[in-house]
Amino acid sequence: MVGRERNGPTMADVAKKAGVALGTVSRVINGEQVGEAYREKVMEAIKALGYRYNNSGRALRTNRTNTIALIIPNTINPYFGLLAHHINIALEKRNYKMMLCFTEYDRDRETEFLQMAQENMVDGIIALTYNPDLVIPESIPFVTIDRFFSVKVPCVSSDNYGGGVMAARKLRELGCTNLAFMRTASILINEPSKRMDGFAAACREMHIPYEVIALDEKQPYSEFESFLSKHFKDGKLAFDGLFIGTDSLAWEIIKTLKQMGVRVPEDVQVIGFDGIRMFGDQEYIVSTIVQPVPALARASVNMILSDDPTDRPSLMCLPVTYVSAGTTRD
Amino acid sequence: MVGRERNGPTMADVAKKAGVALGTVSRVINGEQVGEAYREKVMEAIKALGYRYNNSGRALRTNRTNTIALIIPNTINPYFGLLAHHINIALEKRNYKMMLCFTEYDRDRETEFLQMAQENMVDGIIALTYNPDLVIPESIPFVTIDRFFSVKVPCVSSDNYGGGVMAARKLRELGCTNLAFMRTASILINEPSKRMDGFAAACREMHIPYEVIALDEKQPYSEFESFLSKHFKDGKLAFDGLFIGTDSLAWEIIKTLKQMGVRVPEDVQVIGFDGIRMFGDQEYIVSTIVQPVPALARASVNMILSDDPTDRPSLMCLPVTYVSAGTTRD
DNA sequence: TTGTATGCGTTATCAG
DNA sequence: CTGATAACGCATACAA
Repeated sequence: MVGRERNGPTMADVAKKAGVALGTVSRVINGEQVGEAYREKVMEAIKALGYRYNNSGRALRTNRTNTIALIIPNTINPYFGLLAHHINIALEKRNYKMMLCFTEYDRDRETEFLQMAQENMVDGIIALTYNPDLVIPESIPFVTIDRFFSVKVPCVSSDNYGGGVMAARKLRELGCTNLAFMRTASILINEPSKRMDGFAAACREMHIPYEVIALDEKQPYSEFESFLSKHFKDGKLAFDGLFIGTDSLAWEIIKTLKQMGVRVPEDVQVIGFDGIRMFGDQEYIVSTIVQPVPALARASVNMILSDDPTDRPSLMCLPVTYVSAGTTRD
Repeated sequence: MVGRERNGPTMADVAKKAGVALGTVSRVINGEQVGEAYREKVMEAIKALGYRYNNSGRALRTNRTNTIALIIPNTINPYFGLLAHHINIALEKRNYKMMLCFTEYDRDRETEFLQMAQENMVDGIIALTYNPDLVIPESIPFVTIDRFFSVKVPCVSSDNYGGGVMAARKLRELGCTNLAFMRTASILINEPSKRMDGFAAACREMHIPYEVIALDEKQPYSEFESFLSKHFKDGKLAFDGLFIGTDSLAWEIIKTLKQMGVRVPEDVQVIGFDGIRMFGDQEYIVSTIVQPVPALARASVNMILSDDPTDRPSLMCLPVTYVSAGTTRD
């Protein structure tokens, strides 16, 4: 069912019909200076023939495809879905198309996609990846999200550190005196790990005691349960405030707390990170630090499309916001 | 920052370096029959030069891009995110790339994308759209999801009718004696509207009374509230079972019911449609009829890539399943 | 089996 | 301002 024989009229046909030169047709189509009489003749011929522009020819000639590749784990996780959406919108505003590659956290796939993107002459690559060994192609504009590679590879990210500080201060402000931070993460140096750093720094600054549990990818969720029950005595949890690495994990932790008989937010207040909403646009799921996804998307797109090297900082952090949604007492 | 001058080595360079003809290089790369000695020389030259394949040339020559366009409202709604993901995976298995277009339900954008997809010589279009006036291009393989255009345009869909029947029977089986169906929808003839048809038919068959409220896009949510309070007397809802067009709406309705003091599932059991999970992979949000998204994705992809016209039925309905998740008493 | 040569549709250079 | 013409990188028909 794949159509391989769509031979519509070409610019040459239009030129012949209009009685002008091929180059003139090209100029009309690209909006360059052309005498009005010529322009009209060409437009008429285009309509008469039902001419349709063919990008393959242009791509071959110019080495530009007006396409950016987005490499992302999936669009099932709502955060990634949101990000993909806003990046697509931002690209489209600048007249670029998006080629989407889902890695499913598979390292081989990531390198494969990089290869493929280059074969397809994309004009740039935006990647959110967790592969530590990924070799970034030098020959093609590259922007990463949330992940540091080297100072030569621009990275766009939320202000994760600032978000961590914000969470600690907010919990303090809401009366908490004994905090904990919980997360799962890879061992990679990436931006999200700064959530913890900011949180810890703020706790120290405010002289609030805090504990940290950070699981790596291989440890099971039950480690969190052990952690919580270790700090659970006489029907009471040792913490009155939790800052959790992602909304998704926060949601799971809250389920566990409920099973333990710990009430949220009465006994313990919980703040997550990301800003996930129910069905993408309904209410927030937990009180959380919201990532500025549309701004992240715009920033990555501006960066990858800019010709100006000063638009290529090694790291750009965008401000987060706090939102209350039932798991805190505000 | 957009790279327009990446002039790497071409097949001609490889040929010269290997001391063979250009055509031979092409044949090696495309895996055609080539003498072993030649193949080795070519492979060596490719490595030595760091040659990278350029798809623009091939696209121009063959009119094939190995790219399929997916037109979809967004990836914020979790159902669409899931669908996009599985379609991408299915395409990738067949060595196809995906160009993604988000319509945001905007009709002008839909027609624009159709135009753009053709300019970019995509090999086919898979579309989930709500535009009644959309003109399907004849010259390019086209498959729709959930939406009937004409018998000439193949449509892939869940068995919405069967799902409606299934919901009614399940509610009956769970002891309900007074049902209602609620949804919002466009006036379009589309597959999801058959959810209601199946539900109503099953109710009649079982001689169960049922009410229906179907809002169009312009009516506010408050119409649902009025409907519910109209059927609410002496602290009791007239219905003991609700079938709701989507999980998303079901979620909202349940919030409203809680505000009214109606308990779910004790006072009224609720079944949604779609099969949305928390964060895409955690628990189901409501008891629901689950759409077979991976199968839908595979079917659309098979259809659009098949050369065999018998793989192009006008409608293909895939079986749904029921899952219980706390809003029913099973 | 391998080499040669042509053309896909476009842009861009250069003359007029 | 417009016309003619040469690439761009590749696949393929045809010749050897």
